[in-house]
Amino acid sequence: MTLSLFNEPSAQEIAPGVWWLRAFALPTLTSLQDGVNEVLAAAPWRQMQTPGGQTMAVSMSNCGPLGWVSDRAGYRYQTHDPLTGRPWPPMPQTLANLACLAAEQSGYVQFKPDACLINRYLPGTRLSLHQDRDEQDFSQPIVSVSLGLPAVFLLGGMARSDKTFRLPLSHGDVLVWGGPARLRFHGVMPVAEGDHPALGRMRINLTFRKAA
DNA sequence: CAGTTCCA
DNA sequence: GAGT
Repeated sequence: MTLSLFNEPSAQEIAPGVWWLRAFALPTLTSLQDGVNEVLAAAPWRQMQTPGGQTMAVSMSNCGPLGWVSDRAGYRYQTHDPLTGRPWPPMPQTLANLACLAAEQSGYVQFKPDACLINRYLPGTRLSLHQDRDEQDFSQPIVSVSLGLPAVFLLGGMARSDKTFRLPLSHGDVLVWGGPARLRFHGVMPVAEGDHPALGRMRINLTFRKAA
């Protein structure tokens, strides 16, 4: 018999191409955390600069063959960590498996992420509305895993000025968007103060992409 | 170009 | 809502 990673048949399509899997990762959270800590030991948190020279509020790291970076030269994926000069640490199997399963539950078969961006939100931290458009193949979805403190996710439309929907994301929630939703604007409201049993005063988000 | 920003 |  197969042990299921899912608590419930919880995948819900909340908009065309957007799937919200609530508490999806709960049974595997400790192994996810182990994987994240392993990555952070090799590629520590850092705050990147926007091309305009602003310091981003979110602290970031990456794992997998490619990592997302931003600096004065622009946004891009690269094989090496600019902080250490080394390749990004490998993507722990538990992370890759979870992303693949979440994508499959959402109807996106054979999702093989080559990049996992790890974002840390301390209380007060936000992420402005943006599109994920630095990947080469927009036919592949985005898989986003929420850990720790809850946050309000903003799901916008294809234009920055479009009305946004607010989704309350909790520890273990996974959001998958692709197809007609692949280029929708999205962001995160400032994270409220709190103390999560597993992660303390922080929210961690794992974003899996097929970048190349 | 760039705003994953800041400010009116 | 901005800028080239």
